[in-house]
Amino acid sequence: MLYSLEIKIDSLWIKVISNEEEIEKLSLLSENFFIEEGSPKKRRVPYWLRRLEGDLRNYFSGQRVDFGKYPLKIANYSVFSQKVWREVKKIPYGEVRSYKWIGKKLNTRGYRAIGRVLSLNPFPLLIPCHRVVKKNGSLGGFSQGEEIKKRLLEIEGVFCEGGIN
DNA sequence: GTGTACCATAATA
DNA sequence: TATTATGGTACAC
Repeated sequence: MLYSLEIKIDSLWIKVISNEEEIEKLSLLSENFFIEEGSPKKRRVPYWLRRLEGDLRNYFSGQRVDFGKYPLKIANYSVFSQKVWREVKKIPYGEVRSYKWIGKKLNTRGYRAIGRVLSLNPFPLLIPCHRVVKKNGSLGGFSQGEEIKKRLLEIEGVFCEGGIN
């Protein structure tokens, strides 16, 4: 049994797919890219997933929210991907790291491979790939669109001019 | 700005 | 199975 939770928060659509105990996917979409019309569908979802809706709303209203407690289904992805995502999950709210920093943790210099894996992140926000930026302080890419990445970092109060570690 | 080293995946042969 | 193409990078010019 799969559950789907659809939420609209100002110009953003968020769609979460879960099974009984794990989140399987989260999509983050700008309004213009959302294909279906109308308002979010109301369905019965597991209680812990309903809590996520509240957390998401709090997050976008500027509260400090830790999404780390939600169980994510990542076991079916490659070992390398899981390592990258696990490391990224540890980055605290309001802080950023560089792609190189992740590489150091994983003992690899395949920085582009890391970016590639992050671009395939099935759980934006929950795995905070928006907190991974280029070493020179510029944002780097974001699969859901650079505007969203910028906005997420602004919400968290992050400014990284001048480069980071 | 350009070139090159870097490494996981997907696409292609 | 082997080869190439493609990146959400980094670093030295």
